[in-house]
Amino acid sequence: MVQNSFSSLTMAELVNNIHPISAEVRQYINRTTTEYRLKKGEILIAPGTMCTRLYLIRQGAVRAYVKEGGQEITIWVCAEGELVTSIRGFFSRLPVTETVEVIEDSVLITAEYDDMQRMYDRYPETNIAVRKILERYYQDAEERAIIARMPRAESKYAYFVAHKGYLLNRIPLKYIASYLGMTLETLSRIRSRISRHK
Amino acid sequence: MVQNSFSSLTMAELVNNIHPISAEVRQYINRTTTEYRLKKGEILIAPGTMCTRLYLIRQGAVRAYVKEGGQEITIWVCAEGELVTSIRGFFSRLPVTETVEVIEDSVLITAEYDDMQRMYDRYPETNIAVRKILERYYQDAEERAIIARMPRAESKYAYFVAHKGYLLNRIPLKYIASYLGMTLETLSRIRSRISRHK
DNA sequence: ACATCTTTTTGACAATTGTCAAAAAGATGT
DNA sequence: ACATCTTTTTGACAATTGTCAAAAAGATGT
Repeated sequence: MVQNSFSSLTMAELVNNIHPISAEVRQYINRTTTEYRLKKGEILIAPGTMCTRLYLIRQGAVRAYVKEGGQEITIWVCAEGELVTSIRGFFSRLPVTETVEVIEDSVLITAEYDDMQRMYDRYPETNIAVRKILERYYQDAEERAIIARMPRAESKYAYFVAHKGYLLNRIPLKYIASYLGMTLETLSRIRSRISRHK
Repeated sequence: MVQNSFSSLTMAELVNNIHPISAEVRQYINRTTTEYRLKKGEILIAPGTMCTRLYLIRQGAVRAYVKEGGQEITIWVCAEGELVTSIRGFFSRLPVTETVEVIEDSVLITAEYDDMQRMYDRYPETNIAVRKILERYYQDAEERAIIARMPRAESKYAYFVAHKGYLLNRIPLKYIASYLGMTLETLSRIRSRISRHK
């Protein structure tokens, strides 16, 4: 068995980086989180189910989409180092409406909702850390709301290249197109137009 | 002078409703927040400035927009009972890129960033309350990202009516159109098509 | 009640993007 | 190296939405 070659964090390390926590809390987090491996194409969270877990991507990539009129609308795409879940399902405790799918072979670390609640109770300082994490993710969600409202397909793509360019040579264009609210063909034409014009 | 006829909350009451806080914290919040009145059309937060305040809308309505290629893209619209700020500016402490504008005569309650930081330090339980508030607002931001990606103008409008219908007979259609990522003319046509077909 | 300003609707036409189909290019497993 | 499967590109055309202009409807202040 080869050692992991990736350098991404554990859940406890991620929390500690945001807001330093005691060894006891780190232990609690390490004890209550588990590693999880999924193959490309597997479904992490299915619509209609309850989502009781938050995932940290150690390796791989994940996307969320909703079905709308036969089509899939990609809401977000995330890779290593990011926390993912069904945002509405996990926090509202209502059945999930989207699908969360692993789009590369992935290694995830899982935290259970109930364990997190106990953590907030027992170790109040973790509320500080999670408040800060949510502040950051809230900003990201706002970004996603802005890019999707740009009126021209070309501006959306330009914005995507500027802000999420690292995903370009990694994830299939069909997911990028769907994330940008356009068809694969439109994205392909924009890309060829751009490469011809310089 | 007539008594306020609206029943909306103070900042301390809002926090207390999410997570019960002590009288001391309520006092701290009441002491550090101030009421603020703005006329329709006034700018609450301007691009390029630093945003150091979070606002609770007691009465009125507020929207945020970014300028993109000469056009305004409305990111959100909020009314009484909602907390608003420059989401990225306030939390990142970087200059603001959007404009936040009062679209009705409004009464706002203002909380200063630095006062909030002191509150988190002095009264750790407020981190619990704000964590929960952020969980809720994070879900809303996710909704905004989904509605904007719907491929057809008509589905966006239907979704808006279902989820934010109470804003329909209140705020100008031009802001709704902009929020839905379409022109005022397109929205007007969709509405007349719908009223004709039933 | 009237004039004025703002918001919304309607029309004609143009531009952008989507749909369907097929080909080309690239990736994967043996 | 080859066959197969997946992803991306290209073309022709249709549908949707945007643009510009003008009219209609509604709101506001005196």
